[in-house]
Amino acid sequence: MKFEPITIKDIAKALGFSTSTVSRALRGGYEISEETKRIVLEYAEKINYHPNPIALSLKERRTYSIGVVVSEIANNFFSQVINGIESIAYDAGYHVIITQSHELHKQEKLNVEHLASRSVDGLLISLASETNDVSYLKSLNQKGLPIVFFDRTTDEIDTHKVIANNFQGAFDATEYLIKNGKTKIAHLTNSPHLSITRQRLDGYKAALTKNGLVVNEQYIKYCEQGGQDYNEILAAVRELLTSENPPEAIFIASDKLTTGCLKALRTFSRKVVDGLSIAGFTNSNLVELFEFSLTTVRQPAFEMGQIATKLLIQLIESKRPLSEIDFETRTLQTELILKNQEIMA
Amino acid sequence: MKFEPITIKDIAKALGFSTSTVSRALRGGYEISEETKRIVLEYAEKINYHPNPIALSLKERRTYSIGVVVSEIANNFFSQVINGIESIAYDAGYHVIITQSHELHKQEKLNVEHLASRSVDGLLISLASETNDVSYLKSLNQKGLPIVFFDRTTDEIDTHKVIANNFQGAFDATEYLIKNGKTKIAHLTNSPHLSITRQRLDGYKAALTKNGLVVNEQYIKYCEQGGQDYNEILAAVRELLTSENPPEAIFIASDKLTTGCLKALRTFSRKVVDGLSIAGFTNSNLVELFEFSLTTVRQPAFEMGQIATKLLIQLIESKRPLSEIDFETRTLQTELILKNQEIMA
DNA sequence: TTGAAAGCGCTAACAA
DNA sequence: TTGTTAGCGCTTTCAA
Repeated sequence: MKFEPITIKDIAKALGFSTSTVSRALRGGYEISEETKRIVLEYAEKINYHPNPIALSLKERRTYSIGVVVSEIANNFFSQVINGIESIAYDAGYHVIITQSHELHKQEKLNVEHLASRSVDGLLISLASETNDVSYLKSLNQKGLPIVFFDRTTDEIDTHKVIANNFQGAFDATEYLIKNGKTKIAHLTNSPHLSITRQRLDGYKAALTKNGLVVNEQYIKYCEQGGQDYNEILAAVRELLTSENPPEAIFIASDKLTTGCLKALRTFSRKVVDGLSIAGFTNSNLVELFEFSLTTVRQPAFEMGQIATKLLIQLIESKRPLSEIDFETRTLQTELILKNQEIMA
Repeated sequence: MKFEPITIKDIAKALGFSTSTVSRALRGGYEISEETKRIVLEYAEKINYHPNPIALSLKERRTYSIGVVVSEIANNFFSQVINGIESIAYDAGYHVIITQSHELHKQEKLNVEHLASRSVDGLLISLASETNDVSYLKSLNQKGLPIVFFDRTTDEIDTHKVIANNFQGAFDATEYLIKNGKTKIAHLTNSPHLSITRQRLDGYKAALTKNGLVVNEQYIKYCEQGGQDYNEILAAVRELLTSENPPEAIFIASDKLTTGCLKALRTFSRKVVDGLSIAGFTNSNLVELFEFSLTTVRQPAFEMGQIATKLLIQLIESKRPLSEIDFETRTLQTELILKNQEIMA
């Protein structure tokens, strides 16, 4: 029982023109008399005509929509990125279709293939924790689907990428902990095949090394599921804090892990937790309300979404085939937000 | 530079059949020889054929997608609802298109009209704070677009609705504050034209009245923008706490207002805030990390999304016109989660 | 059992 | 300047 929308044919019939005349009047409108044009436009306005975008898509082989794949919209980082994406896309006349992978490779692939089959004009994606096979993306990309990666990227596909300066962000946070007197600094991080994991790990290690500390592999804990399963985080934190040589600080590589770690800390006695310093990547806007004061690395999420979208639209609207484009990786600076009572040494 | 997907025509040409034969082989498949069917299916499988959903949509006048409008995906309540929606929709073969109104009426209308023109098969919507004119929705609904409201509904459109028991949730929270010895209880709430605002306000008032307390209109503060603008919340909280007769407790009607209020409280001295009790609606999963301990009313958000989606799909797939359907309003129970150190009297 | 042709709504090449 | 026609990919009468 769907309603019958008004079509160009209805207008043509009502006005005694052919459909093509109406079509021409409605769009560009050169090679058409001002008079006819006026009549058609007025009538279209009056009966509230809107072209059927599905028919347009079929004809033009494009949809003016872009697909987005993130792991979780509930994650403030991603919701901020999405706001950035929307801010650009809508102004450029594109619609945004948001999907979630929930950190699962299978779900991610399903989403991407659905989006591609629905003929989105391009794709913005941050890979799931679980993903280490991007061949399906590569093949879509080679077939001509424009893709821009943000946040979690891959080296295997040559296209535009927008990331935070993960190395520097991690470096700064770690060095900050060191400057505040910590020498035993653990690192709680995401799945090892994510780009952000490697970059942040490198920053962490570099800060230790530069400050004459040794990297202790026992202190590095990976969460394969990116913290989707809280127990994974709890286990990691427990291993750290109950070891013979527990760390004095933890540097955490992502949003969900950071809040998950704080939750885990609540299961320990004050004695264990007191004196422990936490620094972590997070874009949560509720950090200031937390009981546990921590230092955070904040990514310019909104801006990241904006830039990725601009780059994608540029690709979509470019006349040149993807293979001829010089791709770039934009790196945005992170911001270190200090725990209230401490200072940057 | 878009890639050329495989069409039914390619298969027909390759196999020497007509397109209609191929089409028949691919779907239903009665009135076609087993042999031909096998050949076609095998070939289609081999070259990885997928029907073009756009063409299908044009033909069938439906898209197997449902549109969702919420105020903010960053809000945990809404992201949980969306997860519930997806869990049902995907299994039923529908795709979900998420949009945000950011509490703005104009944006909401734009989104809805975009979704409708893109021919979503149905709409799930929670109204923006700013919205009090739903005539555009009514007209779409009358033209045959199935709509299911959740959370923030309207009386002006007769269709399925799924809401929490807002009255009871508010009643319970308020009574809990009373049982813990508070008599001066303020209410911080959303825009007055939202359904949830009225329902929660009624619950609040009923609890006061039942317990022999009088309703003090000075204690009721509305935030027209639903807390999108933090200053709005700050101003309201300030008015309450700096009045001659400040409240001993505040019952807060929504997620964003609850966290916003907690932020506002941090601008006051300990003396002012100490002893103040807060109870509020929120589905944030970070409450347990907050410094300020509060009692929360939690809505079954995931379930709400699931039920709303089931009802919507039922409407979409029903053969009867919308006008002949008996609509229902499902009310789900909320959960009162007590602040740690207190008990339910 | 299969094919030819029309049609979903629109645009554009070609004619008039 | 306007109309006719074909075609985007698919399904579905109607003929064969």
